[in-house]
Amino acid sequence: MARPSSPILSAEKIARTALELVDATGEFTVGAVADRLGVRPSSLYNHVSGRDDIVEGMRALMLNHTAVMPDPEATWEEAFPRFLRGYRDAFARHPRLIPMITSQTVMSEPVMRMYGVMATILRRSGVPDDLLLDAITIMDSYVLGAALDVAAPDEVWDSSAATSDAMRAAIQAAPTGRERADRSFDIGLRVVLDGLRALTKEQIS
Amino acid sequence: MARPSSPILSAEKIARTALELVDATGEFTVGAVADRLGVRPSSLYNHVSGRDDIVEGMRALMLNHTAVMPDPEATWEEAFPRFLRGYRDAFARHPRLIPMITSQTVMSEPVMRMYGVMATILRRSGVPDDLLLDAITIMDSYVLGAALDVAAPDEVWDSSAATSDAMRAAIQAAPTGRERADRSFDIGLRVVLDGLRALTKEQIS
DNA sequence: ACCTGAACACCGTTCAAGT
DNA sequence: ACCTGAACACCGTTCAAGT
Repeated sequence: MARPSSPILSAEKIARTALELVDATGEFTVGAVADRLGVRPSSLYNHVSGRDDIVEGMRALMLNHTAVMPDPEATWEEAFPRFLRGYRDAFARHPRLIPMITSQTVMSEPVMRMYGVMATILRRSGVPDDLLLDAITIMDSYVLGAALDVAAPDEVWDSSAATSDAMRAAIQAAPTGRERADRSFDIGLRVVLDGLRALTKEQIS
Repeated sequence: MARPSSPILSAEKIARTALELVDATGEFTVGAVADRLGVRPSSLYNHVSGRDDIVEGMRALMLNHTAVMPDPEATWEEAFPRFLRGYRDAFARHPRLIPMITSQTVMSEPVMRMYGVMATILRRSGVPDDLLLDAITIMDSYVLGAALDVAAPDEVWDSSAATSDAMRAAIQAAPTGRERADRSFDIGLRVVLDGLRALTKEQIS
């Protein structure tokens, strides 16, 4: 057949197919993506520069999936809880993808814009300049770590694996699966945000 | 030569060599490890079951490198700051390894023991049972996320990439490289621990 | 028990050929 | 411009052979 009358591939279609594979199996190969698209592996190279480019495509897809950008006009209290939850949920929707995208930190334009807005809100809320980057880093670290936690298999928190009475009690008192991860994330998010708030006031007074 | 009079390989030696490669280059192949050991790739299979097993070996190596276990008899305030710092530092010593070990969460025996001790300390400090697993998860998430932050290249925090005045100010006021990551981690750790402390008292009263 | 060498299936990528 | 098919270097793994 050679060249079709209208293109059957696109960078986005490739990324979407790869993401389906990652969601379903936890991995992807160029060949498997091609198969799923009914095409030869070499065909993909007309649209993406290689495997890493496909990973970047999946990252973009995941970030676009939610409107993760905080409102630059909003106050701290309005903006961050909602925004950080959305950010984490975007990750959590594709848990198996997370390990793939943490290997290469990327300063893609949307991500840099997101950091810029975060800095603006924090500064307007009275966070001193020399704490701005710390606050952003801390939020980012927590969200990313929590996203990885979503991918953790439930057996880690199985009471038969517990190594102390306290741990057994902890597991028995907690919900399981996604509910456990969601609940812990929300509590931790409040802890982090309240703590940063308090730290800021401390610095100012 | 065939079989040598005394073995020239061992699972640990293989893991150590692989870790050297990861530290230096950010990746490793079975062949590269064999080369570095002056041996054929197939020889490694006498000591490890495969590539994944080598990754597990590196994880164990990293965790053993520091005495990360908290003292079960210590109070919250004595135990956690030191212990969590050590835990994070163990990760941070091999930043390029972190993405490799986050893909498969493992409930290795030392890790489960660590969680057990954490639960014991938290419970003795008055954390109610239904908050124990949350507290552990939150600490774990933050430490892991912060460890990934160490691996982030410095250019992410380059002021030329800033997208707002506040972000530019943030970057200019902050230290760079490892110093930046260390500083943010310490501040965030205090935030998380103080916040969990406050939450606990809230629950009790 | 432990290293070797040959052999395998698989994977990512390139590129000239075809429309 | 875009898909194909052949070809490549590389990678992880197996296994019979050798000591």
